[in-house]
Amino acid sequence: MFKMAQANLIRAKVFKAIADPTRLEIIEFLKDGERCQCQIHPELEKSQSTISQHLKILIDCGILAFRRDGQKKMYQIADNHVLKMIELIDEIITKHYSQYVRV
Amino acid sequence: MFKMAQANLIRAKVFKAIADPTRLEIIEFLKDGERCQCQIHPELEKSQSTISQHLKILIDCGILAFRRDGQKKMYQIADNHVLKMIELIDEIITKHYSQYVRV
DNA sequence: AGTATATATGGTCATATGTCGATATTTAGC
DNA sequence: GCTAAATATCGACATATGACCATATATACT
Repeated sequence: MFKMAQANLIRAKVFKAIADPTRLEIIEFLKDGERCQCQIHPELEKSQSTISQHLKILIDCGILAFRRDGQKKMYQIADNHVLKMIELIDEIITKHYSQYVRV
Repeated sequence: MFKMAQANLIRAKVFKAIADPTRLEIIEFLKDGERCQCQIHPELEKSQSTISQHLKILIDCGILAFRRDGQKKMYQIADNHVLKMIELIDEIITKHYSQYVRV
């Protein structure tokens, strides 16, 4: 019971990392391949510091990874599991919300 | 672009619904079969009102469902996709956090 | 070393979230 | 209709979160 509650704390942390519109947009944007922060923040029309902090959150829980490339850091999706999760969410949404909103 | 941002708002809402330790415990508890609220809140050691609100959040986004049974409402997992998502999260965690915490 | 570009961090703010106790509502059975 | 049990809602509170601006740090190039 304690161990299970412990596991759910970590699970919640990783789910929370995904559960933000801006971070979902970052993930979507990186589906096409690795990008640097200076490409991401103009695309998403958010400040550089905002994107920096979102990237940190996604990296800290293993969803994104980066490699240094000169002055830049190139970010990419570390684990395709996150894309499968988005597909599953979309199926839940399609079943439950389809009467209200087109997805 | 606008349509995509719109989709990510809804996605974020459903991810957020899952992204809470108490709600993950509820989902885990319901894996064994349907339960009423009066069974759930003592098990999780949270107040009745707290569990009531968590159940509402999970139902509103299609993760749980219920049927009335006399004075009780029996809650169950509406869509097994959520269990698959938890499996995927656990695999991400195992890969990324295994050096820190045993899951 | 000095400058320019890319990224990270500190401080601040408004809003969202999780929790509870108290109370209201719903339902079943008398 | 009244009472008891189950669930829902209201109001309050502390904490978490997402956003920004300003500034600091890191890297590459001359």
